[in-house]
Amino acid sequence: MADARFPLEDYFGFDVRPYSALVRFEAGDIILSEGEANDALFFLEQGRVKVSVTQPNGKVLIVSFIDAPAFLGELEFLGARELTNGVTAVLPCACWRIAGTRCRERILNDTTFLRKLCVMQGKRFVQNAEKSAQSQSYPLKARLAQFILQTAPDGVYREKHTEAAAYLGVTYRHYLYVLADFVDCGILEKTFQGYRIRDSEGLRSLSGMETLCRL
Amino acid sequence: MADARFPLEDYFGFDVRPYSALVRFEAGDIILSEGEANDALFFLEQGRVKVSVTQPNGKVLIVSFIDAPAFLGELEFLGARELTNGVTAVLPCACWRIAGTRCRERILNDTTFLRKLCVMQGKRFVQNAEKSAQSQSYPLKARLAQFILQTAPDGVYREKHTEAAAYLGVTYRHYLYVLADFVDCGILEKTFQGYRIRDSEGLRSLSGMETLCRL
DNA sequence: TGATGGGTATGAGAAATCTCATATATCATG
DNA sequence: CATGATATATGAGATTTCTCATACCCATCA
Repeated sequence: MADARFPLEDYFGFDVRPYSALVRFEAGDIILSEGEANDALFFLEQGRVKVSVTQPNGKVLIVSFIDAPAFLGELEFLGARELTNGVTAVLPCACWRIAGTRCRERILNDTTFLRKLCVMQGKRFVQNAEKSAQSQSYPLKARLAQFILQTAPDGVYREKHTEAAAYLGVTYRHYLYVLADFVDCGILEKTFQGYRIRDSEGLRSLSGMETLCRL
Repeated sequence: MADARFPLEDYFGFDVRPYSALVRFEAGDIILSEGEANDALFFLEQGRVKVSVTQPNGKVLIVSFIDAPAFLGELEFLGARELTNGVTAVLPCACWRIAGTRCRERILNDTTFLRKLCVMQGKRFVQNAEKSAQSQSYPLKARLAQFILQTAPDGVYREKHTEAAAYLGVTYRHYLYVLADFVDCGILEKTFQGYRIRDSEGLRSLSGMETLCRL
């Protein structure tokens, strides 16, 4: 798997290898703690992360999921924001940490990097807008099925129900109702450490709304 | 109103005045026709625009609304996309058109511009994500009230019902049902050329969900 | 002139979702 | 150990939203 090509090569106009360190995370690991002052730039080469933020009232809110390849912490690096959101690995992640102290100026003047970042952010925006627009029209049954597949790659769903319900934009009550449906259908099985996926095929078809699992 | 400062000054590292032309649009005017190959970069200095796209099935879909100040057509300009979406003025707009043919290279290597754009796109993304996340939890009555205020600054609501319903993520049927409610409440009045707003205060309070207008 | 299709409009019943109430379990903390 | 805060869990009834069915109006087009 060790490429001859350096994976960051395409994203910068100069050699960032001297300033970069590869960090690996397992699913569930915390990549960035919320509220830290962060001066490094991260590049997610492989994996998927979850971004979350704590609201004034203390509730934790899931903001979005981001798939590789993507930059993380770019707004802070550009000086457009002070504190980072919380970032957690959902899948095993390979992540490059580029220290800001030693090449910040150079990066901020690297047109290759800046153009790449503009394009990636623009596409992320368009993609996200389209996705959230279309997803809002599906009933929770479909959205939850998709959410479970996305957040439980190892076959066990462990998200906090309160946070998941808030992210999906529905009541906690209703969320639990649909989740219980999945258990009754035999799609999920409740265990001591989470909900085990027994029928991922069923989840997939539900998330596409082809078949129904009428109780 | 004629400033001494050139409004694009802060967004570029060189003088773009020679390449820029100010264009004004009235509410309803088409700024960019969909599907055109576009090589210019636009900067929206004042106003609000609506972005829409035609789907494969022929239906027109409202993608998003964008408020000044913002760049338009930046993805095409960066070469990340071929064809533009349709862009229509919602409010009277002041828009700078920067011809690509004569300074494209220079702009693509202007770190001031690129950094500005990265920051603006990043913020747009975060803002949009937060907004769509929270708005999805309000019932249509609130979202429609907000939508009407946003799209009918002159006091007359003229959006196509099919498109509006799709944008708001609800059925056409339900959309009409709630719209009829507003008319019954005396908030809107149906005229030959659209729905006239009779009680914008009522719309505002509905969009914030303070008061209810029980039928 | 008679189709045909899209936007508009309305009704009735079903399904999805919310609100409110209540109960248990868990966990940190004094 | 007691206490309060938070997550989990379930029930019942109200409200929102969807599906399906049916019209009407007004273009365009053969």
